[in-house]
Amino acid sequence: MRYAYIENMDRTTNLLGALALAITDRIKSGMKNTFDRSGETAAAIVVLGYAPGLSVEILRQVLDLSHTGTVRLIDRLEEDGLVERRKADDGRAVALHLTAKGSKLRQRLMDRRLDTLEAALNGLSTDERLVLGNLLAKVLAKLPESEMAKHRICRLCAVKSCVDCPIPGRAI
Amino acid sequence: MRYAYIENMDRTTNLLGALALAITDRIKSGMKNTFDRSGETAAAIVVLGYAPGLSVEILRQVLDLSHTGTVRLIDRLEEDGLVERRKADDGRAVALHLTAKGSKLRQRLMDRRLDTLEAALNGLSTDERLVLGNLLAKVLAKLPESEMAKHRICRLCAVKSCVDCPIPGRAI
DNA sequence: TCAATTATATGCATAACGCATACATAATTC
DNA sequence: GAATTATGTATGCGTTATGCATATAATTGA
Repeated sequence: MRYAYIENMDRTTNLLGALALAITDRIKSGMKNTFDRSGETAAAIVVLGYAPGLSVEILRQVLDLSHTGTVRLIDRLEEDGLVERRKADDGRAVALHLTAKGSKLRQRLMDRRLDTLEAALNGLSTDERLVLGNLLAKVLAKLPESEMAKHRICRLCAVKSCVDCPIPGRAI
Repeated sequence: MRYAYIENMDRTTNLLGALALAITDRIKSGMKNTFDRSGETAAAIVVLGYAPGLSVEILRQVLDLSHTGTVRLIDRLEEDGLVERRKADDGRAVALHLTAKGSKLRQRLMDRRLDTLEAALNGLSTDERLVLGNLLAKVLAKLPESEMAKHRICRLCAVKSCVDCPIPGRAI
């Protein structure tokens, strides 16, 4: 479809894209200030916090990386002393766990993210926030294409502050 | 601030982060299907479309890259036959222009982005879209920290479908 | 006019990935 | 229960997208 010449197309479409981009830019750069790595590294830390003992393979699916990419990502986190590989029940697999240092960093990353989001929503009234929250929830609920996509969408979420998670079948 | 243990904190905050992440993931991956490059390469093409003749230095600021990164990005686009460097009025500078091939690709990238966004908003009624659009506009209006940040926020926008751009001083 | 500033480019290095392949363990099949 | 297949992890090697330090050319301004 070619939208560019449809004069009065619903502007919400484009605005959602602009805001999504601006918000993720700001979250990324804030997190990078706390922890100088890019890509999916920060997401890995957050995910391992709410799913201790996860295997490389499942983490790979959540992060949507290649197997190699995930192994090397864990190598980096291990070198940084943030993650350790332990024995898993399945003898082939590895159980990934955050170290104490990793958990502390995770908390700072999530706090930083929420600070960024708080700042962005600063200009809205309580009512406006409520309305916006409900609309975002409605959009989010229809988004995931698979079970794994649900975890992927929530890979940076502060689960404890996500009351009544709208992603179907993912409420904690 | 440590939010994690505040039980009932406004969930809108976290939901905005989740949706922003999910939407940019989907836009990125859709664009990557159309054009197999990552990072800021696609953004460069879109920006050069609405600002022909731009210098490397200004593009650099919009994309928030180093000078080197921007030069090499343009090198890649030139090799791909999408962009050309022309003489600028200022003899030091270079005037960047999309080729015909570049313009065509740009259109496809923007269409792809709007398709993705359209699909995400699929479940909302006309009224809900209107309300959401107004709230997004309100948040967007307060976001930019500088003049350049305005262009950065809009670096993937389909300008023609952004009626009444909410970014202050950027309406076209 | 000449020093400071601005715009671009290049050599070199690094982070974050992917592909192909190898190996170990588990599951399945016969 | 042995052989085959599937699954999970790791490593060698290559590529893409980036940054820092430095060089060069054009402009500006004192």
